Amino acid sequence: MVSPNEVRRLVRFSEKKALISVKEGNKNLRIELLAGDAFEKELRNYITKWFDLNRDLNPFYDQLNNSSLSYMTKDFYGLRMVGIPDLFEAICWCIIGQQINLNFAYKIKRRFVEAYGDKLSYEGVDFYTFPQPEQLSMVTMNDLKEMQFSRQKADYILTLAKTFIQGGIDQDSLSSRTSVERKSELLKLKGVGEWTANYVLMKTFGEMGSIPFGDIGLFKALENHQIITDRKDRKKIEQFFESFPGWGGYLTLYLWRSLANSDSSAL
DNA sequence: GGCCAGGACTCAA
DNA sequence: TTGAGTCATGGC
Repeated sequence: MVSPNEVRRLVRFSEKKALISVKEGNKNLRIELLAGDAFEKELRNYITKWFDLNRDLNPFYDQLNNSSLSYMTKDFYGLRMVGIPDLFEAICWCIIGQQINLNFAYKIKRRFVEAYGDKLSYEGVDFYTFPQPEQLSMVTMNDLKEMQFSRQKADYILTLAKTFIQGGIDQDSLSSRTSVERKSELLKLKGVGEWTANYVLMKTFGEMGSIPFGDIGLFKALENHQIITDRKDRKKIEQFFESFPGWGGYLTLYLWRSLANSDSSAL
C-alpha cells in the first residue's frame, strides 16, 4: 500500500512475516513494525536495500551536472532506485511486464499475488507477500492463462519456479559471483533476455552500472532529449552512457522519471 | 479500429 | 547473426 507519505508492505524474512510501515521523518525514515515478527536488524537491512539508502548520489549528480541533463539534479533530486530484493519476484515481474503496457502488467501481477501469496489483514486492508516458488508447485498453465498470462509467460513463470525449487538458481550463491557470471546465469533461464537480466542486476543486486538495453521507455526518453534519433543505434546509446560510468542504472531511472510526471512508471 | 506496450523465442536464410 | 513472425490483450 502506497500513500503520499507512507508505504506499507508485507515482507517475508525466512519463515517469519512482517508488515512494515515506512514514513518520511524529519531527516530520515521512520520504520514501524505494524504486525508480524522481525528483528530490528533484519528490518533495517531490508529497508536499506529496498530504497538503496547506502548509496551516495553526489558522484552521479556531478556527472549529470556535466551533461545536457543537469536539470535532473534539481527536478528529481533525491530520487532513489526502489529495488526488488527478492530474486524470484524480480524475474517474475520482468516476465509479466514484457511487451505489455504497465497498467495491464500491474493488473496481472495483482491477480497473481492475491491468488498465491500469503495474506495478512490489517486495519481492514489485505496485504500479500509475493508468492514463493514452492507456492506455485501445484499451479497449472490454465490457472495462469485464466489470469490473462499468455501461454509463453505462463510457461516461463512455471518453469522458473521449478528451476528455483530444484536449486537450479539461487540468490545467495549468485550474490557471491561476479557481475558477468551473474548475468550469464540469468540469461540461461527461459524467458530471460538481455533486458530482463540487466533489469534484475540493477533492481535485485544493486548493480547500478547495468542498463536495460532495448527498453522502450529508455528509447523514448533518449529521443525526447534528442540524444538518439535511431533506436537501433546502440553504439550511440552506449557512447552516451559511457559518460556516466557506474551509474547507467540511475541514469535509466532518471530518464524513465522524465517520461511522465503523472505516473509511477519510474518505480 | 489500428497501433503500440518497460521482450523473448523460434525459425528461416 | 539478422530479420520476420508470434505471443495476447489493454489503452489510447
